[in-house]
Amino acid sequence: MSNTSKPTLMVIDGHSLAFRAFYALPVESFQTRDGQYTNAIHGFIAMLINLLKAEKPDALAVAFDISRHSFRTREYPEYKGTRGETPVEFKGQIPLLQQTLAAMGIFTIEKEDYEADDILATLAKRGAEGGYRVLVVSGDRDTIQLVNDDVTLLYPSRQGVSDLTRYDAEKVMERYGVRPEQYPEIAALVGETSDNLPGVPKVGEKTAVKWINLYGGLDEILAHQDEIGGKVGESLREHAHLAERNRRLNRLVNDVELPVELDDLTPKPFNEDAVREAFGRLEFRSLLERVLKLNGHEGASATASSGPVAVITAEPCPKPMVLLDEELEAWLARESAAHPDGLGLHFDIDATSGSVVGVGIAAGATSVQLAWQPGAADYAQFEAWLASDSPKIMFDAKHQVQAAARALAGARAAATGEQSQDDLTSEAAKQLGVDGVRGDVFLGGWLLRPGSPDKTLEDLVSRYLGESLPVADPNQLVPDEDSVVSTATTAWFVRRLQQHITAASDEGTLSVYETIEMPVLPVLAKMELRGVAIDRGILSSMNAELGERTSGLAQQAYDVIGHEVNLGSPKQLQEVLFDELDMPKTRATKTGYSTDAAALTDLQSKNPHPFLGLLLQHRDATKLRQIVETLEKAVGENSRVHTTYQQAGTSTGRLSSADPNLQNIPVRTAEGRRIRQAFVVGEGYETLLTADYSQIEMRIMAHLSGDEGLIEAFNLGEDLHSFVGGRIFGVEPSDVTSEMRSKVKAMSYGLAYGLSAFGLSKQLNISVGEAKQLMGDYFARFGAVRDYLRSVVEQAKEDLYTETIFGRKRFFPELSSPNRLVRENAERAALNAPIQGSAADIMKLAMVGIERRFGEQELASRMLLQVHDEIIVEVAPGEWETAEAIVHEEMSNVVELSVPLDVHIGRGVNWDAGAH
DNA sequence: CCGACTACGTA
DNA sequence: CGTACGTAGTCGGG
Repeated sequence: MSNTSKPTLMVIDGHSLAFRAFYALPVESFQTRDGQYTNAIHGFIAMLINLLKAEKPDALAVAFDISRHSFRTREYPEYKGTRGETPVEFKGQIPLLQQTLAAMGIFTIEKEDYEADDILATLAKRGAEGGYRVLVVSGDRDTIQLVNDDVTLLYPSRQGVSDLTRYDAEKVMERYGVRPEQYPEIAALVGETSDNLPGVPKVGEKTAVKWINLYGGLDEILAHQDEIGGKVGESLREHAHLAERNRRLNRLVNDVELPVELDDLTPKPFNEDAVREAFGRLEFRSLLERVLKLNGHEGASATASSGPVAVITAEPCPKPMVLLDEELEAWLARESAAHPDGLGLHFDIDATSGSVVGVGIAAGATSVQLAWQPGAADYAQFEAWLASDSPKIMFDAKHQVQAAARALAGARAAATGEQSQDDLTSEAAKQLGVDGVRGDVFLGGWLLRPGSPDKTLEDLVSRYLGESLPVADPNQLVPDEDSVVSTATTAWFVRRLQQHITAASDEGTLSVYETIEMPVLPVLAKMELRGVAIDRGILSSMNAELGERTSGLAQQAYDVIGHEVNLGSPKQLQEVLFDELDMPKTRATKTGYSTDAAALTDLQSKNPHPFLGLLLQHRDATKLRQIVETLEKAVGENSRVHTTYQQAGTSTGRLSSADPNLQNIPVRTAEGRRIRQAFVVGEGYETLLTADYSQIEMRIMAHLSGDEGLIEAFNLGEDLHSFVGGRIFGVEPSDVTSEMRSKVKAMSYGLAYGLSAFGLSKQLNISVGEAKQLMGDYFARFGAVRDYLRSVVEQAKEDLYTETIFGRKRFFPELSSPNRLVRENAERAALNAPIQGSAADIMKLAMVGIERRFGEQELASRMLLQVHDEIIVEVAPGEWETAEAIVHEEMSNVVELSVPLDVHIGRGVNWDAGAH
């Protein structure tokens, strides 16, 4: 540039660039927890930061359109009329962008009756006159006309917004073949589809350029229109008025009255707290770092701040060191002291064997890589650090800790003699050998967005750091040393993630993270390693028996209909039922008609047929057999099964259980309970203890609603459903019939799920009127419950999240959905979340307390399973009284509610017997 | 081999 | 038209 000594004025078309960014970035990757889309804002701000760094403007403004209406639409109402509805995902991003710019101290300008382009034209003219070098940033081609010796256009490429092409007069000439001020004449002749400005038919860019260069300009072309021959000439003469109108409309107004002077547009250092707040709300963590640097922050010199989002400076990824013995010990001590929030720790685990291959530890600017050999003298200091309370940050810590614990147990066993793999597992459960795990970014990320698809470390790095995990070059068969992605690098990312995740967490989320999820993590790790003992004999005899029964039932069913059919195929069953047997149609499903148990039972009453009964019995038997078989396959050599608790498996805060799922073992039927009889006390232990919270969700509802009737019911310790039934039906609790009681019970349980009168009527097989009556009677006596449930939904609609008693949040962006079905589903989920979630919090806290007390008292008894409101403990000989007292105390005293937490404890040599 | 769908077990 | 899960089977696509 010839005029680099001049100050720079930068003027930006906010709307057009935000819109470009919207289409350049995948919208689904940029959504805040409460559902706000931010891709346009993100793209715009990223581009802006690049521009500010590269151009360092002395004056800066961003112009916006106020609406679609301007003086142009008054002259030509169809102007821009072909533009469709703004995508819903884009709506709302412009106001947020404007707020963000305001926080950054950047001037935004809009003017009634004018478009942003006119503001740009005005500022460009004033800037050029005022001795500025002007940079116009716009995605609208109309701004090409502004380019001259003093004005350069930065125009986004087709790919996105971060890549801007610089158009000076020369470049315009080169690209379009005309001088910049003549570009609108091309556009006038050719037309602009996106503005709904049809041009002269048959005239394209080539013809327009040719004419302009031949005659000198649009006016001259029109003056000589009679000289132009052929169809094109005819077309021009016929449509010359269009070109004239287009030229009027695409001429930018450069003397708009604006409420600013160029001097006002000087960028000032912005208020960092405001920027942190704005970026925090948008969840722009990596952009925040970049924007703060614009304010004079450089790297580690960033000052600590009391703002809502801490300044986290990106340190360069350190090259791992290899340290051993005392050197390692000194490094661990020094770095742990320097980083009281913890060091990043990551184990490289071989996927097939599950054994630890290597270890990485990361501090701020240094990291260490170890080829760990547990038990070897070189690693004694490292192992001492692992076992200590010195803080550690991990990803998927439960899995990591278990692998390390097995490795450590293996080393201990090698020192004392050979042991089997199963013994190692049980040995690892006794002593994990890894303590002080203060953060697990997998859990931290989940708490911020329960139910989000973020599952991998890569997901988290992308979301919270805006970066990618480095991967080794797959084309290198023998990777050179530098290209290997070390475990220490992973640990480094984990530690940085923890900082970003805790910074993004509100107080309640942080408290759940630190006081519930992190403490329960090692408890779950041990429960999984312990496993539960299984009596294989019971399972195998059940399997054999059920096998015979299923084949017998299947044969009978075939005989009835005269041919074989796959009884497990709803599709084939539909043919039999509705075509061959011509039965009345049942509830419609996506693929036909339902053949589920409810539909079949209903069919049986309307249209009795032996096939139906046989099919239902067959279903029951095969389902049971499935469960038995799955369980049998999961039993290890030590006759124990080890489930995996998904600690981040639900949206509400509950655990889920998988491989195998031990939270859905049958209990309702006698036949099903036989499976529970196979869950037995293990060798060396005396009995199983089962402890469950009775009606915990109802109690939480009573507490949260403050309903005096319900509170009284629980405080009196009476049978809840009889008490409630007595109130509703106006009789003594003792006079409540079993029919009344079951109705009340269904109603009470349904409440926390957002049950409707329709749903209640269906469940109880009563009319909707009766159900309404029942609900009315219920709420007449327990009105505070209804008020509470309503207020939860109301509050959730306001905040777009709900919260448990302990501060666990769940977001419900769908609450503002225009789709009624979607919205109402979200309303019911929102109503349920604080209740189900609080119960989950309470149970987790109880488990932490029990584990701690068992440890303090050095009991051999131990928790094995958790089924939401129930835990199963394996009690060692002679420890029943102590164990029972501890479990009861810890579960009862987790939290003081306005109603007691009633805990029921059972004892038995198997899970079924223990429940009585 | 994977995803959609149906069905069904638990709290 | 009642919340929260996991598993297993079939079936149609690849």
